[in-house]
Amino acid sequence: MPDAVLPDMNLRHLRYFVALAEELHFGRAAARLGISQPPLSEQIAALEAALGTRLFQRTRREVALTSSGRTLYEEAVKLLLHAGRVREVMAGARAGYAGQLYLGCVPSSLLGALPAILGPHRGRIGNLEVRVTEGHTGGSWRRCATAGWTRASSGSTSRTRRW
Amino acid sequence: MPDAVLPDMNLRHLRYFVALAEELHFGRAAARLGISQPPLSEQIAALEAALGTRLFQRTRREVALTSSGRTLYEEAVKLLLHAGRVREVMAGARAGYAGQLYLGCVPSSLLGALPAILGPHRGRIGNLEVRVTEGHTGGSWRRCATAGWTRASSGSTSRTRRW
DNA sequence: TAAAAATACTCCATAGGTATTTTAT
DNA sequence: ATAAAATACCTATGGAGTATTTTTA
Repeated sequence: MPDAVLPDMNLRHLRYFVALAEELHFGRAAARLGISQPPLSEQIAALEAALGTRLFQRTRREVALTSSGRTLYEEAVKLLLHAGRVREVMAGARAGYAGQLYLGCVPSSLLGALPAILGPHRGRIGNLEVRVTEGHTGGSWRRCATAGWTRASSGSTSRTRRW
Repeated sequence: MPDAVLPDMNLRHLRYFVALAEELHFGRAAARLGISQPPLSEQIAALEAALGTRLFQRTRREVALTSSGRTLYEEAVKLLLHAGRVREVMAGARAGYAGQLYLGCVPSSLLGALPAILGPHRGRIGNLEVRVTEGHTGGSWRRCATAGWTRASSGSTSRTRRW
């Protein structure tokens, strides 16, 4: 995975760009975005500088997309939709989260009883963060690789597991 | 096209998140990103706040992805790759740009001679911005819908056309 | 005790706002 | 003359850095 893929160009740039590309009018696009006109001019200019290409042909009469602008519009719409889907996915990932539940049990239950008890509720437990505490003494880490656990532990530490 | 799809969550957040998800160590991830550790902690916390979900399970011993974190990792990688491709596309859109060329001609040439002359060089002219000036008097707009032009104009104004 | 993440603070870059100027018809 | 974008300037937010504290094995 590349690290610094994007020196510039953020999602805001693209949102602003798409709004302007659709309105073809700085004032209206700014209003639609809930900002004033000057910052929009600046952000568009910044995006053009970042991409090294002119995106709009400005005239008093009208604002028109350049060839590069049309290309970016296609891509920007797709990318923004993609970003929107990521948000939705994450919203779903946290859906149903209602808080934390603390359970006390002997360590051996982690292998047998607990999965047996919670297993049937798999569908209602989307994201279960398990924090295992053995007594309150603080012990050493213990391997617990069976029963669907990646690892388990003792001594007030925790593991994550999707049941 | 939705306007404010992302109140928060920008590409930087995702880059930082991916780095940490792969390193599972704030210090190493920060080094890899070329920043120091505290801002990385803050940005991850900000992202978790923005998404309303815990992405990492922190312990002194190790940093581990939560279930939500694993989900986001898949999506974040895809989105960053997508963003990278957009950049590449735009880099291609401006490739070969070397400056501006001013041509003088009579208006009728726009329909006949100019396309005939420039047509063969289509491959070398990726993005041609045409600014048409009729004399220096300033005239009225004129329709010029043939010969592959979307529109043409007079009076020191301009149109864009990919030849 | 030591290693690692979080916190506190400071600084600077940047996004946004208002007012004004420039531009082109 | 006018409508619209650009520019100037100011403010505030937020990202990054250094130093320090907290945490837990």
